[in-house]
Amino acid sequence: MAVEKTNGDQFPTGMRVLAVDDDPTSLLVLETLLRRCEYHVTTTSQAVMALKMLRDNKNKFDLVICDVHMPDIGGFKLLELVGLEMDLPVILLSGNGDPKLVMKGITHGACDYLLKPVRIEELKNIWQHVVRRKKICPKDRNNSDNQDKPHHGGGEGAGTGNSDQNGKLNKRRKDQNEDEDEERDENENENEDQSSQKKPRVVWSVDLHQKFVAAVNHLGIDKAGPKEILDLMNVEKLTRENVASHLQA
DNA sequence: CGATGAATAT
DNA sequence: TATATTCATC
Repeated sequence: MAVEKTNGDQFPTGMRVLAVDDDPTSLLVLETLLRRCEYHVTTTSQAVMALKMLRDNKNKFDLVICDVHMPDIGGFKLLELVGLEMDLPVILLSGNGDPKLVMKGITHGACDYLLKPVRIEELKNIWQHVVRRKKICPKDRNNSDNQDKPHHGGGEGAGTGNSDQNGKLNKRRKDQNEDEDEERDENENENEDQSSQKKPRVVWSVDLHQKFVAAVNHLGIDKAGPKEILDLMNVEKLTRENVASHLQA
């Protein structure tokens, strides 16, 4: 009697995935989809918790999938730390397909960048990242590369960007410029800051806003201009344009 | 030439 | 969304 077993050696089944999303609904949806793929799913709504779990049992997960926007620590920070401390594939999620964000995610080491709403078809493929990561490391096999990208026929028109980090990417542009130094090099900054925000954006705290209002009132609503407001506020590092900008809001 | 406010970009 | 930056005008 031939008892056909459902592929006992199929790896993806039971793959341990850690899903992180601050939005409970999204998280639930994600969890459901992942479970349908027969993965072993663990969920958290906080990135810090995810980090803790990952640090606690370094070998208990095969892959991390997390949202980019999160209150405690940004998805990028989590991605960075995970990539640094442990060697796990990380998949990023976000609601908008802003190419800049996608680019940032990929260059920061994400294995993939999925857009919400995530389709189960996409999740069915993510195990490939785990396999690749594991196989590349042990041996340096320079055999034929597997670069097939199965497209499942759905019939929908919307396309999703997919990228893969393989080996090292290095791009350096050498440009001989004339005597004109106006070169700005993008600098990666690693900071234990709450989101990956390294540009001291002026934050209009309540206090600052009060000063602003006070200054405007002092001058008279219709007579107040950015320059005088700025002067009356006497706040260092605050530019007239900051005030002007705030004036619009 | 610089301040200003609106439009536009990130 | 909030704030920055650019732009046309005064």
